[in-house]
Amino acid sequence: MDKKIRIKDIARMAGVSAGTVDRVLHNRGNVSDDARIAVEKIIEQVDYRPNMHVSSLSLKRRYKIAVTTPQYSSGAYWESIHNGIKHTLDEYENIKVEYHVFTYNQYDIYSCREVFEKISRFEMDALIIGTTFREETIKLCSKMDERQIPYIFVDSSVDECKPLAFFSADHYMVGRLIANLITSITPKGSNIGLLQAVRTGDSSAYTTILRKKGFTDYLSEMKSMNQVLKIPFSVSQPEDNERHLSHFFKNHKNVPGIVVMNSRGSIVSDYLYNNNMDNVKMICMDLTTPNIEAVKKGHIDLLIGQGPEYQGFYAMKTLLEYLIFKKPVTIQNFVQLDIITKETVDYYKSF
Amino acid sequence: MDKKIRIKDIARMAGVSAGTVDRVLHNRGNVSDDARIAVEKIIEQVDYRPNMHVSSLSLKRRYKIAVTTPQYSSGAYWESIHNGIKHTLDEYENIKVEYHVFTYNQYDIYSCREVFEKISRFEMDALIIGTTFREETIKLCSKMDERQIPYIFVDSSVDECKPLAFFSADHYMVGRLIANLITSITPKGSNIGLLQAVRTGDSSAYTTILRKKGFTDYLSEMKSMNQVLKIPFSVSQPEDNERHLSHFFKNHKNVPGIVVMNSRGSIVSDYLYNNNMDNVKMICMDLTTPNIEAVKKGHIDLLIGQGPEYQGFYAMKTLLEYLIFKKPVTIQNFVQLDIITKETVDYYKSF
DNA sequence: TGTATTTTTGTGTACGTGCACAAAACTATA
DNA sequence: TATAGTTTTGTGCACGTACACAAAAATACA
Repeated sequence: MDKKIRIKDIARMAGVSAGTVDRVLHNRGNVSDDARIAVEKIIEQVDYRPNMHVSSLSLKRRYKIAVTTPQYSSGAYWESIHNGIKHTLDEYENIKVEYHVFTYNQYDIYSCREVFEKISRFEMDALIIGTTFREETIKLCSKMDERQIPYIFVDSSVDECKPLAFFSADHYMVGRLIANLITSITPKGSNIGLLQAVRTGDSSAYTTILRKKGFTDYLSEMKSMNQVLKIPFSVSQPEDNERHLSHFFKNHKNVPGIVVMNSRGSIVSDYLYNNNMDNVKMICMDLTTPNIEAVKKGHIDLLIGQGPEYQGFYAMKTLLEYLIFKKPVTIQNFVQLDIITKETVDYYKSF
Repeated sequence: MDKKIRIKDIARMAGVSAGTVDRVLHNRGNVSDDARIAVEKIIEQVDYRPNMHVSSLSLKRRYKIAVTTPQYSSGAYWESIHNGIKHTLDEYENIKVEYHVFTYNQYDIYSCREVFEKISRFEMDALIIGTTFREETIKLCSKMDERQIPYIFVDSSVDECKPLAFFSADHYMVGRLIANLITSITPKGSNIGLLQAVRTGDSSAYTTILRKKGFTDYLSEMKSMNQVLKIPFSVSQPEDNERHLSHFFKNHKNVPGIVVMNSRGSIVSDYLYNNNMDNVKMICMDLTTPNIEAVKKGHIDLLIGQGPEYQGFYAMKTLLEYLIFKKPVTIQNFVQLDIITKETVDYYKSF
């Protein structure tokens, strides 16, 4: 167990005082080239890893961080992301963070524009963005670029933007995964039902496109004979869904498997249960409270988790460590995909 | 964001000095009943959570912790447990821990006895036990009980012992999970091959018994018509396995699915691949390096992980927090079960 | 060369906790 | 009441880091 290297050690090795090392580490300037080079050389050699918890202890600065996501209710997907973020603040409890939440209606583009407008003018050190509306996000980000405010994406990234980092599932791979699983648990060449949101304000479209591409690519690569049947579904008029579903199943008698690529799976599974169609296999996304219940009861067979708590946690953690400790950042961060069954759901841990 | 309560605050509230609060918190004695009660009362009221990283900073004591597991090679299951343990020491880098590893040959009971004998007399503050031989473990634990040295199990627990805690998969549920998955991905009523270790010194027998019970319970509860066919397999004579396998498949032509309840899955998957039997579905345990490779190549369909790094990490973390901060301990800790496919294996994170 | 100004460097303190040691308050005994 | 011994209490330092401020060195300018 080799001894831990401290600032004082670096100072001694470089023949300067601890204050100078500190100035180099935080590039506060007012250091002669000679001293700076000497210190940098030593830092290269030894692997100095600052004790972050002690740092934060003596940190005076306050940080102001904004977070914007769609509105969320209890037990929903976006809530988990917020929980993850709060968990970071909990861990670094002595860092003084002002944490501002901006939510908008993800089915109302005007609400999004209004909120993003507000954020554009908001005074802050950094921003975490839960992406949904694509064009609006691009606009917001270019504003942030202009103002030199770093931002991190959660849930999904937007190619046109230059975030400090993003934390999201590899949505294309999610699609492939779902295809693999549904073809594995249904007889060869089965019809597969796919829940398809009827476009409203058309929000998280890009994510869904990627997933669907993964899904169909997998099927065609495997030369599967499965037919994919779209089940229409409305977020804005939930009262219509019962009708959509019964209409679908009236026209399609032989559908042994259904996949839902958004978090609304429990709506379908509830329908199946209420209509004694337990033999239909279901794969859904996200561990929302209703989905978890459906898995426990066996109405959903497989649930795919994309670690929203993890995403929020690491987004905030990365941000703080970047702001405070200048820690280098990995831009692309694909999170783990969790496959949950009735047997494993009780042991699932978000952190 | 309500202000953090410090020792100094408690002292002020209780009308004593910080030193007295410290003595109460660590029950170091030499405190009058009056003062003790006053302090305890305040501690009840406010929820004081010590800043552990600062504590460890000013901690003078050294701790001596022993770990015993079977011998392990690179990329193997037990190595991951050790990695998890090391990760804790990494996180609490300023706690002075002497960390002693005792490994034995898990297929040689005499080796185990010899090592446990040594541990029985070893001077230490706590012990982490990776359980395999049952009777030997019970004996070792009773010795530890006598010496009042706390111990924590990883991988699996032993009912007869009184550990401070254990971190393990719910092995019965692992069995049920595997049964669910294999019956889901094979046609109804298929024959299922089950790799069966021919008894050597008979080591991790109990774990396997639990898993098998879960497996068969599930099948009978589901009134499945699947026949379970045992495939013999030898750990001590690996050169025999090729023969075992070809013998098995000569006698059983129709086996669309095989499950392996230990970490040796890649042995079977390699055989299947080499003999052009790719259509046989495989479910195996543990993310060992060869198993991961087999999943990536598609030779293993589903891999079940029991978070060995997590087990090791939390075992050590729990121990340190118990020893140093008297943190209350949850005895029973069942870890998350991870289901890994070709699509998710690259995104799997141990921590 | 001397003084003012700027740049560079070093020192000291705070943060929250553990622990050693000194100080104070009791208790026992003559 | 005085003295010695014991228990209880308070104080101060260390840990590693950030940051303010003082000190020193370098530079500019008369």
